[in-house]
Amino acid sequence: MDEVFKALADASRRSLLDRLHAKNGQTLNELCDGLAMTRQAVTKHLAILEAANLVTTFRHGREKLHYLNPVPIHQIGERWIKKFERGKLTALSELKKQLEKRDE
Amino acid sequence: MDEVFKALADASRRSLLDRLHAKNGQTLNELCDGLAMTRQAVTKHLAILEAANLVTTFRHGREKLHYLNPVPIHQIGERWIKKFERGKLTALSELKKQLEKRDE
DNA sequence: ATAATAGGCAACCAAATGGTTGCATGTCAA
DNA sequence: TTGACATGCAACCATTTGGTTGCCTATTAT
Repeated sequence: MDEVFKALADASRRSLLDRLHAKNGQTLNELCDGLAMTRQAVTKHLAILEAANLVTTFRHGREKLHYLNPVPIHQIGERWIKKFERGKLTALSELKKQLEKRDE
Repeated sequence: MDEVFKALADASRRSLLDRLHAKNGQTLNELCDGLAMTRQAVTKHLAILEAANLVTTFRHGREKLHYLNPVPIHQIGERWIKKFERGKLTALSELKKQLEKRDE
């Protein structure tokens, strides 16, 4: 879980996921295209995404194809974000109560 | 948005949010309690959470009260995670197709 | 008034991060 | 078979990060 959060913390990596979301199964060079980064930098980002299981790859000849795996993202939504949605109204009303208390 | 992702990338910070979720409106010292970190380290984490608008604070006398703001978390769920949920089945079936292609 | 309490500020440090360059390897096409 | 192409590996670098310690300020309680 921590690896996924860490992987998502970087804007470049999120944009790589975006690109794979737009077009799945791209090669490394395809993913580098138009980015203001060297290929090696992209490789590192992809390795982190792969370690977090957000991207699955396999070789096809001399090319390495990258596939988006949306499962970890979905899990974050289910296991983590949903927890905080429940408390939403309570939290805000408590805050409001406190803010009003300030003027006493 | 980037600030929120970055703020959520650290396990200590997520645990602080958890604590606030369990009990809202805690003071700094309350939040430090039981953590294997100095107060100053916690202060820094809280400052990052505050900058990302995940935590709202105000002073009450000599105490600083911390309140959870679940809105940014909710937005990540809405604006970011939901986008990837749509492509889920497609992505997996495409991957399966490619994996089968390997044996040709 | 004074001591204890709650928090803030700043300097410092080691390790992690995001990036680079240079070179090596494996695969395909002419 | 040889050159071009796709990727991998490793060393190196600057900056950011997560943490520390030491000291200062503000508020409360005795």
